[in-house]
Amino acid sequence: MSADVFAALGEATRRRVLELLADGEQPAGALVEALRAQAAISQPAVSQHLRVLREAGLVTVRAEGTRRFYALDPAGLEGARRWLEQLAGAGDPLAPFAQPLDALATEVARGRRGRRAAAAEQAAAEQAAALTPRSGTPSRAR
Amino acid sequence: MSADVFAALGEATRRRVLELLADGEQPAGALVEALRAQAAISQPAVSQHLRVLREAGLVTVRAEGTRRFYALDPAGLEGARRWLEQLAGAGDPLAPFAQPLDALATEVARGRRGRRAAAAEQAAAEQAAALTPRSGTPSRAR
DNA sequence: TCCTTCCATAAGTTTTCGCTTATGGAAGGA
DNA sequence: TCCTTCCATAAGCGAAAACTTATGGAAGGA
Repeated sequence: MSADVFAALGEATRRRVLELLADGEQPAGALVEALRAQAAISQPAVSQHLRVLREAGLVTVRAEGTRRFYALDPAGLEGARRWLEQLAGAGDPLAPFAQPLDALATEVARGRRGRRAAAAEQAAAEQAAALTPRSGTPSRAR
Repeated sequence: MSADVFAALGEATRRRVLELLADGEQPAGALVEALRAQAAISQPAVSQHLRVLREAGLVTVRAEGTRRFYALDPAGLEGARRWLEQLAGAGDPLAPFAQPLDALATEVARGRRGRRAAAAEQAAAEQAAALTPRSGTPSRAR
């Protein structure tokens, strides 16, 4: 489970859905209406986007009667946030000092270059195939 | 300038390039080699990915002799980070307390629902067409 | 039970995207 | 000057993705 998070975020309409869900959970129908306020789109199209977001672990669904309530899934967002965070600060020489102190200790001992590699490894291990489909498969991603 | 950041991040190979650049700036050729260590890919393919990353504001280029050195662009990453941050915590009732204190004051005065809408507006205004191509164009995004 | 509402899935089409090979320009060394 | 290296762009192709219309199932009210 948990398909490619960033691929899901790569589409503008899906990001708009997430923004709408930031106001709290909403039934699928309400999302369709809200999206239609900005551009013409069919109900199945929205439903398909919701499926992608679901499979990426970015939203959760809850059935209530005939309606399906969608909500943001913090867990899914967290994965993307961490990957980004790991990358950020690479151009910023002061970045290491923004870390927790215990991490800083090993940082100093190891040197910057080493830390970067380790961070990449850790991230790859933690998030596994979720973010980089490549890890595990020696073949081409697409 | 600055095309869709998340669309650029949506591709696994491009994310891998960014990870490689986290170790510091590198000439295009080195990136090609590094990518080839994991999967077969042509030089033009990499060049095209680099172009996308460039146009998204995620990397910068610097020419030196016959080589072109690529590096992460913190500004581009920052945009993505902020969008994600704005979304995160929507399911988390304690999120408002993680804010700076002055922001917290208006938060309490306004109530959660109001803040969310305001935050969305602010983000939309700041990042403009960079993240959501939709803002500004009343027509379909695709 | 029948009808309506809500939403997912199926099928088919068009557009986008990532890749390839081919080519050329720019910089530097012999 | 000529040759080589480095890399971007052009053109074309196949696969994937996003959209459409059509359809059906599940839940609830009359």
